[in-house]
Amino acid sequence: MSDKKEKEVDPSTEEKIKNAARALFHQKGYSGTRTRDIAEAAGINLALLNYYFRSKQKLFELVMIEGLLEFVGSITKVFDDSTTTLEEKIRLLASNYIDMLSEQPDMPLFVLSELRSHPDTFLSKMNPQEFLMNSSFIKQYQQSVMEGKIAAIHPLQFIMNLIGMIVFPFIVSPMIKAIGNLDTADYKVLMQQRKTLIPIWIEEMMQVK
Amino acid sequence: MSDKKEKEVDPSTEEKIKNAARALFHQKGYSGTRTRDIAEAAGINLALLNYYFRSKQKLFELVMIEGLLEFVGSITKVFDDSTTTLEEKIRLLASNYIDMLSEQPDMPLFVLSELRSHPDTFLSKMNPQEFLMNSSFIKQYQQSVMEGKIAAIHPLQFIMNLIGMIVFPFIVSPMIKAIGNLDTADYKVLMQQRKTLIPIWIEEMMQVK
DNA sequence: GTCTATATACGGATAGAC
DNA sequence: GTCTATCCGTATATAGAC
Repeated sequence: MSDKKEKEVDPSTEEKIKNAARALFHQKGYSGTRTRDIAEAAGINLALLNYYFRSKQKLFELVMIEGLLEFVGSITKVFDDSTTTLEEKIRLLASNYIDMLSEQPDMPLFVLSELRSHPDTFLSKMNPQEFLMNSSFIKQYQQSVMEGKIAAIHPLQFIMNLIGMIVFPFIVSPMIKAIGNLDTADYKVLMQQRKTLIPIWIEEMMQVK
Repeated sequence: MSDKKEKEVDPSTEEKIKNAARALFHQKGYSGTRTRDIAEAAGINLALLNYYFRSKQKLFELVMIEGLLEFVGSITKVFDDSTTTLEEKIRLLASNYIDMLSEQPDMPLFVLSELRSHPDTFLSKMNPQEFLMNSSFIKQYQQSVMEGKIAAIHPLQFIMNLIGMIVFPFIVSPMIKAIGNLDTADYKVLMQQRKTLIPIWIEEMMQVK
């Protein structure tokens, strides 16, 4: 029973470092994080960090790429599925995204923040334009506009509203907690409620007047 | 004509430093900004920075407090005005906030990002709970809910939606520009349109079904 | 008030033993 | 693979002349 899977019994040293790095980078950003702290959090020595990953920079890029892929990737996957309706996509997006962010609440602020410092280092190589603007979502959206089913506003305006309603609460969580005097558990409840509320709000918002 | 106002002819050295610091801090965050760069951007010497402000830390706190006050303050001012209706407040908020952010687009990401690193260093001393939760806005909101005029959802959920629709587009601007292949001018147009669109969307969203 | 030169500390990275 | 000890660049801050 103990020799069945040697693989995941205990996270490998490499994994431990990456996990510690992710947590710290997400919380304090690139330049706010010290390699010494990563090493300590991972329970290993500073030299080992450079042994596995050549430099702080390389380790950072790894975490950053992962974050970006998760941030953009989780949208594109839903957006590009032609077997679901527009309404289903919205519901799926809210549900999946909120679950993901509940586990990594600091990720979006980290990604967006670092993206501002190093503007096109990352965006240029992943080219999100292709994926999103030609996605099934946009086609269905424009189709519905043409049929007069929903109000005619710029797709980007709509996407900003939708993604914003999902992501923004995680970005301002410290402020909202302070304002509403909520603890982390209270906050999670509010977020869970949004999984069902957002699709409703969006539908109301899109109606032609 | 030239000796009328000696006050604002040319920004004082202190002002020049603070302006340079604000721009750089907003763009690169606290630990990503070097005092040398601030000095250079201000057109003065490094030693002068420490002469006017005792340390990088002190200078940062100044900029940070200013940002927080502007971020929270511009909300509270509108929220607390009992002479305007709920609908007017929403319109004012969108309009004022978007104008402000158009001039300092990097401010919210900076404030929120640094707030995460130093969680209660700042929020604890400004106590936004008092102001917001007892504001005229919340009272009018709850009044409308009781009268059945608008849907009954938690005020914080509603505030997150409203503020998020205003602020979030500025936070993801690099991404949206990349996706939509927009330049800065295009983007500003989208933001201006939101000044009139957001109140409409919000009203739709709030309607009882 | 403003500068040049410098002290001091800190953080990333490597050498080399085990 | 993992450690200790150390090197070295870089960034903040100050001393002291003008």
